[in-house]
Amino acid sequence: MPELPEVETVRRGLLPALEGAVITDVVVRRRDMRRPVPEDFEKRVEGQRVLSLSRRSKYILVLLESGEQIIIHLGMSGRIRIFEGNPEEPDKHDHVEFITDSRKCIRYGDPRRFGFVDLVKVGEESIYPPLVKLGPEPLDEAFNGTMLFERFKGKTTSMKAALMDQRIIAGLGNIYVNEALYRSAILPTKKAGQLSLKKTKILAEVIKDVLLEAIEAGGSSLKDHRQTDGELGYFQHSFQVYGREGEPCKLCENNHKSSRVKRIVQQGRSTFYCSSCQR
DNA sequence: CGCTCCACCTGAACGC
DNA sequence: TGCGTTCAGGTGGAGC
Repeated sequence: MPELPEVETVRRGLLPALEGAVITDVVVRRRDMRRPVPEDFEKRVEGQRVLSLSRRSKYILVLLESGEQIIIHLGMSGRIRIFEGNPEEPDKHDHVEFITDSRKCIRYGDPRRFGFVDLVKVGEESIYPPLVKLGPEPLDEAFNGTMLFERFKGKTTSMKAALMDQRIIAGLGNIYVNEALYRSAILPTKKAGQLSLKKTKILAEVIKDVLLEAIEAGGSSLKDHRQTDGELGYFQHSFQVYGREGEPCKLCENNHKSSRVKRIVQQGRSTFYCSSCQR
């Protein structure tokens, strides 16, 4: 499912159920995810109070009183749902479950198992492989066009690949890269190292705008993404190019040029864009 | 080192 | 109905 806005939506959904709660029981039904659930996961989590929930890129971090953090990644198809009291039977892809002292049941499911649930000690984020090379958070105060321009310097790869590269900027995925490039009028095939500072500054602001709007909308629901209460996000209705191959470009329409949205494949992923508006 | 490709895994949608 | 193919919101290791 998830890029930054979907993960942030899930984090916010978890807050009322988890923050301050004690995790009384943990059930692990499958351990063989992208990274295996640690053998002693249950022992290290049961009885722990949750102090806070944070997010780094597409990872959710659940801080425990013990000084360890549960790290949750949703991969492509992961989801988390919260039930009250005795929930319905788990389905075959519900792999990890947390029960709290206020009788909440938090269920992590991931059909493709590209995601994972792991534990990391506070302070060891800097040596924890999935987090080590992550670039800046686009919604941080410090993130801006000048910073992004520096990170693009010397890159011969495409804008599309550069924005998908989590080491350059963290949290974006295929949807939001497509949408941000369209709104910035930047061609996805343009070489990242050749983008002007002026355009990079526009891009940085557009990225913030798109992510904030998407979070406001509860993320984008295509197949798997649900908010933790089961509700759909609705940012997919705001897509301008993603999944719109062949439809008229909304900017062109106004200029009476009416180009259509094109689809190409870059790095094995679909790119949607308007060859007239994006340069 | 920088970059591209491909595998990882399951299910849904589509064509025949 | 069934079967084969293609595609999917991510990541990171192999290979050039």
